[in-house]
Amino acid sequence: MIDQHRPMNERTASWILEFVLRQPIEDHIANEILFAVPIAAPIDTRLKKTLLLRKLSCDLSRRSISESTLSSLEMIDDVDRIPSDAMKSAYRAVAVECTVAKLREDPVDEGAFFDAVNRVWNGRVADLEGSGSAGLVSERLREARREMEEAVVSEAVRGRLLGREALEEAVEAVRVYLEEAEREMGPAFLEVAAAETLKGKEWSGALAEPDNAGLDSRAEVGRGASSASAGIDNGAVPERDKDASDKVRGVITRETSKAMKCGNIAPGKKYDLVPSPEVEKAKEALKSSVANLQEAVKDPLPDAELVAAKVMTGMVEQPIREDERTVNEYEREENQRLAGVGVSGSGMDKGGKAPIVEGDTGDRCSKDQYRVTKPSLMDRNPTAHTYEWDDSIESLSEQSPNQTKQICLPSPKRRRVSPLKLKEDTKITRRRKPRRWSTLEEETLRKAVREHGVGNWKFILKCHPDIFEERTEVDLKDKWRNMTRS
DNA sequence: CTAGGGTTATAT
DNA sequence: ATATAACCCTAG
Repeated sequence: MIDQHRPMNERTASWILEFVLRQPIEDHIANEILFAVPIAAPIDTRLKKTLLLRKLSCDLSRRSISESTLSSLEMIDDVDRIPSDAMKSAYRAVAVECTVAKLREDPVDEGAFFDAVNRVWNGRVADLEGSGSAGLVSERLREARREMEEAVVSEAVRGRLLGREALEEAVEAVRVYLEEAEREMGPAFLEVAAAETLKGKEWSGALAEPDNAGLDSRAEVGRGASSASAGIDNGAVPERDKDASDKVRGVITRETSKAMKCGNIAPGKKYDLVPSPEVEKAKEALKSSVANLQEAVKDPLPDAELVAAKVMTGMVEQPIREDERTVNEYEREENQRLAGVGVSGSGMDKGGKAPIVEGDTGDRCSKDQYRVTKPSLMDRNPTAHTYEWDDSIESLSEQSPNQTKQICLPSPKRRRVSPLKLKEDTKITRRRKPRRWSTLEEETLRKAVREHGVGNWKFILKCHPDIFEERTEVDLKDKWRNMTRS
């Protein structure tokens, strides 16, 4: 039985995590939970794989195939030992895409492409062959490697590569692999346990099992059974609306988790039908962990990858979340002052989201208190007025044409403004002064997107806090949009 | 949190 | 004047 006095021991946490990570929930929520649940140092392989599959699924849903996708596949292979055909083709397709993507980005300057060939094919793939996990190295992979090496010296071959739908192929290959992998994994342990309970079988004995024997043997059974059927229906994967999957976030995780629920548990609302006390307990533990997180900082799922990597290499660190919360001590007396001046009464934040101003910003305040719907189009955009941040912070811009350096007397209390924090600190949202992107910033962004894929803006921002100072993740996203617009 | 549409500032 | 870059808002 579960120890009543320790609501979440490591094993329970593991089960819950495994269960949760397979749910069709938003990535960031999964991520929060991931951070909330304590992970034991020797992370169980099943959970490890679940984690990695979830990461893959996340990449897939945003069609973001990058070298981190490749890493995920390598780590999964590390767990699995014997790669399936689907895994091999996924690995090859992703490796190809990682390289060809560079060509697409800049067909004129092949520098990035050469780097990628070096990194991916002469680095990773070569390492693979040398290491114990050579199972991933199929003949087709070797073939692809030869082709890449040819492409380095032959423009014709590069042209041929460009003509291929590398991204499509990679996405498809990963999708096929994911489906297979999820089928092989079978339902989450908690679900199996719950099903057993329903069938009236005794499974609490397994819970008390001191090692992973229960889990592993069960996993083996599942694997053996499903891999047999996998060969049969491998080709019969359901057609997916590709456009929709681009749009709707989480579609893929939702679908794959649906696929995952095949097997011995009845479909539908099975979770509600399983009133086992153990499951209830698990749910409670889960709920409380989520509740604890409500005040905490949120991280994007890609961060989980880093954590996962750390965890997997054995160096478990409970992520420190406190520093995040305190990192922004920027404050802004100036805003208070200006707010008091009353920016022509248009400074009220629209909508019900922002807390009602407690100040004396005018009589519109009382009106806004009751407004929950969208503001009328007649209302002026509160961000539209031209008050600017502070001329003193524009100085860094490389190419501000008129360096009308306004030396402003720095009030002793004034700190640098954090664009993120400002909204919270001030009652009035004022538009930041547009600051031109430096070439360093642009280059860094390009490189980061190459490495981490499109869409991981928050993650990229955190990777280069010194370079993207004063930028927000939305800025990165917007900048990328500008840079890629034709 | 991200994507995508909308708005504003600035360069041409 | 208008095209574009930077920034903002908000649904999902």
